[in-house]
Amino acid sequence: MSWTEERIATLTRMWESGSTASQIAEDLGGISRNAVIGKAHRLGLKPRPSPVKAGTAAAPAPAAAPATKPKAAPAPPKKPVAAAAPKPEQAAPFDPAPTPPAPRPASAAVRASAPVADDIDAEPAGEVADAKPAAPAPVLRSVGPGGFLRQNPGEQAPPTTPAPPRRLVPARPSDAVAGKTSLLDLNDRICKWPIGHPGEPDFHFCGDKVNPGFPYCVDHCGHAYQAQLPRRDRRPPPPLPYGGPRVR
DNA sequence: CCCTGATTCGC
DNA sequence: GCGAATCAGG
Repeated sequence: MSWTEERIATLTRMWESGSTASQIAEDLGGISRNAVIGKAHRLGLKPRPSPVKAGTAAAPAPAAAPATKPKAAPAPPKKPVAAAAPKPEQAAPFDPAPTPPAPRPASAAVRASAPVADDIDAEPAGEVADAKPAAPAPVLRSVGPGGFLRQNPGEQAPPTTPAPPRRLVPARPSDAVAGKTSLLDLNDRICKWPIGHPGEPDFHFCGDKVNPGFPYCVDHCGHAYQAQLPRRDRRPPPPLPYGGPRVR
């Protein structure tokens, strides 16, 4: 398998939309999770929360150095590696200070010999405060059953705004729901397709005669059950459930 | 154990 | 450039 234009595009899209490396690897097929991660890093698209050490620089140098086994028993946990290949990059001391605009710790020694007008050389700091320009472009969405707006491919899950504090009051049958099929009216013989959204005054269920063997009427079964296309033929990968059930 | 992403390094 | 091996953490 090679990284074709399309496969890279898929990788980039899924990676930036929050899919895990495993999911991406499985979706692309014929490739390992490590390959996905490695490619993602090489492409430069890395800014994703790592499960390992959120604040620290992930796996420090001593972590991945199995080549030179620290056979010396109680070696102090310092930097037992530096003996073999003195890389200037790895020699950088641990710096807890927040340094956002530093893609690479290239060479810290350079700055030491340039004290001239260093103070006036204010950092552009463009990347840090570089907020989004807030594009007011209208977003086209498809509407799903019940009227919810479907998430577009590549979109992150919208931020969930916490429900405002509300006072609990005794449930009162709404006039809007009079004559409609309510939750209590459901049984095995009537369609359970929801109309509207729970909590809305007119929320109810379809209530038609059920399609025998299904929880919905014939009409709504057409919405609920659709032919499963081969993975190859599905255009927008999955709708990115984002937190949804993992198929395994 | 499972999972995650990060990193290194031989190819 | 690629990705297996390995790591650290949840």
